[in-house]
Amino acid sequence: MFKQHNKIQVALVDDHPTLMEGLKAILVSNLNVDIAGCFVTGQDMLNYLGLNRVDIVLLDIALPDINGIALCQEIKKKAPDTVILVFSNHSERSIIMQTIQNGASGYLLKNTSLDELRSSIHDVLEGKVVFSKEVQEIISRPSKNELQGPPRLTRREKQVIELLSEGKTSLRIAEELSVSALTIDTHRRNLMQKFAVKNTAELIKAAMLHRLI
Amino acid sequence: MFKQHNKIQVALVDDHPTLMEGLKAILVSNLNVDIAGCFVTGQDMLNYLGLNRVDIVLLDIALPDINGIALCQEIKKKAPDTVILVFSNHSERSIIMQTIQNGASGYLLKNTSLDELRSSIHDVLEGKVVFSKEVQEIISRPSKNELQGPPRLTRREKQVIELLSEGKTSLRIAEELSVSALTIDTHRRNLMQKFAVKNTAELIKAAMLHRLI
DNA sequence: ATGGATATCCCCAAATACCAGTAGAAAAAA
DNA sequence: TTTTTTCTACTGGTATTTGGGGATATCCAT
Repeated sequence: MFKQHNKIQVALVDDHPTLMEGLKAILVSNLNVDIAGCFVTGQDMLNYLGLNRVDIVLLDIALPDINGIALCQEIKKKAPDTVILVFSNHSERSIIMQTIQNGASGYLLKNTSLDELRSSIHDVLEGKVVFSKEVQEIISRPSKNELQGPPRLTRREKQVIELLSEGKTSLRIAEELSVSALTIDTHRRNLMQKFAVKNTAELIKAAMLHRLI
Repeated sequence: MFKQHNKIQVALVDDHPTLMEGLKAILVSNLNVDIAGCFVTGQDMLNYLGLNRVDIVLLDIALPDINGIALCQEIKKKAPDTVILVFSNHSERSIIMQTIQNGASGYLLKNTSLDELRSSIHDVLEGKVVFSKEVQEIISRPSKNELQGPPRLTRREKQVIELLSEGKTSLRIAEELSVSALTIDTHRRNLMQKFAVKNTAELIKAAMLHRLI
């Protein structure tokens, strides 16, 4: 009733004009959609999103102003119903995971076939979560690095790092675990060695990246 | 040549015997597969996996010995080609994301329809990544909680916290940003106030929880 | 233009963390 | 039951952070 456009409203965000032209052409000629807007920066896109309906955003990870992952977050914050389909060259697993983490409904590599592109757009609009073939492989094959990444921590070390992350000092932790503060110091040193980091800040970061906290 | 079984080898891991029976029945009557084994504990499953070929594992998140997320990791470490399909009651977004993070190729809720179950198994075996309808919705709709909440940081503060998380000291950061170390100290104090934390460890943790790093 | 937030700089003292090495006892794994 | 790992504790340092104060200049918005 209040909709001004019956067609699906698509927004593109990418800083490659040529590629964007191609996308545009493919979209209008193959799917019954409106190109609501093409944006080079994330900010432009967000501004537009504040005022207009957008059903689906096709976006690149590499943008001039903010990175695509943060942009996903912003988009979902502003318009939870807008579907995000990432269209990018980045094939690193962690990047893929992060975009999904932040609300993207799909991830395609830029070398995706036209067929795949068409069907993906169709599918995400129906609420599906889609990945292009290559991306599926990447997801299914976590690298050795990502799997073996977290150093094996002993029970004690896990306790210590947990308490550390709660902002407690060695002394407090020592009291809590009823051991000497010197012992806690040793645990900390061992932890830092295992993670190959220089101080607690980095240690906590590493541990969280590996989801050990 | 060395394969003793031509049929797809399926392993089930779950601590609900009844449900497992049902699964078994559905699988053998609908798909041309062998039930290689049914396991109640993750350890049993891993032991079996060390000695036998398993093409696909259907697994629950809640297990008596280890949690399903860690098990995904172990499975992928031991047998990268074994496909993991999670079949669980847990509908929390973070759990879903973590299983995928750790190598699962799909996630179904236990109330999934038989059709969906059949087609999902079929699809993951072809290398696809599949989610049941409900799961897709969960993925596409990150909770407010996950998106919102972080204190507003100034540009400088973001820089500082970023560098802090890389294990740099105030002095180093000061050099890098060409300001006095005292300034950095102030930023740190302000950051800690904003996050209402006591020290750097907790600060990094909080910042990471809010995905500011 | 007056407040508010930001960014910068300063001092001091106590608390805490970090570095490097060693080593015995307890627990777990082979 | 060996062997290995983990937990524990110590010495003796240096470096860094933290918490308590303040202060000035700029930019931004009401």
